[in-house]
Amino acid sequence: MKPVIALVDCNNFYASCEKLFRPDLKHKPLIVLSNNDGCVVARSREAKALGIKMGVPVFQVRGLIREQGIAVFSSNYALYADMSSRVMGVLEMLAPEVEIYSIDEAFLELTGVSHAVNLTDFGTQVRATVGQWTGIAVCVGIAPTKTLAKLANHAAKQYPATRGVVDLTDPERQRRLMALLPVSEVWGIGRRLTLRLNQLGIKTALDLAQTEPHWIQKEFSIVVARTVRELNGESCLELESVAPPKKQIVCSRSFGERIMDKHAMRGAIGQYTARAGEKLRHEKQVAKRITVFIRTSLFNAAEPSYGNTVTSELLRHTSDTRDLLAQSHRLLDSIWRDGYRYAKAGIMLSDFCSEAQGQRGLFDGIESRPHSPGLMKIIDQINQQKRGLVFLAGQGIKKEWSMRRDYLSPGYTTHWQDLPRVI
DNA sequence: TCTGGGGTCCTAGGACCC
DNA sequence: TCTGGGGTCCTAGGACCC
Repeated sequence: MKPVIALVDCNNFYASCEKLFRPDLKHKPLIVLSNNDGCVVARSREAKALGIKMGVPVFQVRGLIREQGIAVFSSNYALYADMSSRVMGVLEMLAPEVEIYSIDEAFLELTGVSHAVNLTDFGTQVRATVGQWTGIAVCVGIAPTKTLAKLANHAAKQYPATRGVVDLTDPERQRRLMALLPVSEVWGIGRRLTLRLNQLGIKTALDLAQTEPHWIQKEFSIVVARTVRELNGESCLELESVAPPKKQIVCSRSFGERIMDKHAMRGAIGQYTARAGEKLRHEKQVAKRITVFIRTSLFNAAEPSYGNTVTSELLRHTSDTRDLLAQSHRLLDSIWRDGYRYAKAGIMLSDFCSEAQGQRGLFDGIESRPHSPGLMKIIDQINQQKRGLVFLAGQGIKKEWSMRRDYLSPGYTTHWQDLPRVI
């Protein structure tokens, strides 16, 4: 049976979520900013038409925002995560197998489905159902491999005549589309690879598809060779409906205001450490390595710059915030330098194993903290209801460095007091 | 003045061993 | 005086993704 995969991708996801609860902005240009209100990370159709580019620093488009009356929102992650799980829930009802690929995209397994229904009709049905049940518009690309499904989805987004659904199972249709698309539109081909491929005369997706995979592997890597095979309809990337366990957890932020005081930095590092520990316990894993980094701004050449990263092994695998916090503060002490205006800091946990293996303390004989799992569980339970309600003293109390979110919308779907009102 | 955050995979090169 | 080569493991860094 020939494999068939669909890629369902939400249109301008963050911007669409904001518009859902602001019908007054329905046809208005709207943008969503990154954490700390730094860059533009999502744009409504109207904002794209005004020439606002993805990733542009917001201060560079202040003028345009004012002139055009563009609505601006800070990232409201609670809202997007909740809307995402609603969309994914609908998809899971419609397809036998679903891989949630990112907050706004999922691959659906459709192998065999094509015998029962017309694939374009199926895509249209997915679009209509998600739209009706969640209010979010999606596009659907259907093809024999993930890479081709990505291209099909791109076409569905780009060409309105497709009505948001492209069935790219026909090889001749694949060739016609690939001949139109620059190689940079292919999934897995980023800026650097585009440059090198172009130098070799490979300009379109079709040019890439027509290269020799062995030669590509020699010149580039096995990753690009796989992409070539996928473009030719040979499936190399499996659908992963069960998420594999994480291998690292990162928690990092830019500061709302520069940090110069070590005590404030200890608070920030403490905060990120606690959050990382919470994520780790949620994964039911324990970590052995911890990394701390701090740095000044990357963009201000005028002021003295400094950045440093340090990694160390914990005495044993752990997910106890107290262990993680003690170590991250020691690491901070080792790289902290007075006299700089720090812009960003973060911590990373890695070298994981499952809780069950870690807690036996196989190799060291060092006693774990008393009451560790019970205490952490209670802290997590309380904080699940309201983040940051209970915390360790090492996480700091004053949050003068916390990120800027000047344009935050209400938690419409996640907080009772923020429920939208109809007047 | 103001430029995000969180991931994955692969490769090259060094350390170490026999 | 002569000073190999292959294998494995680990890490840092690059490239990509959303």
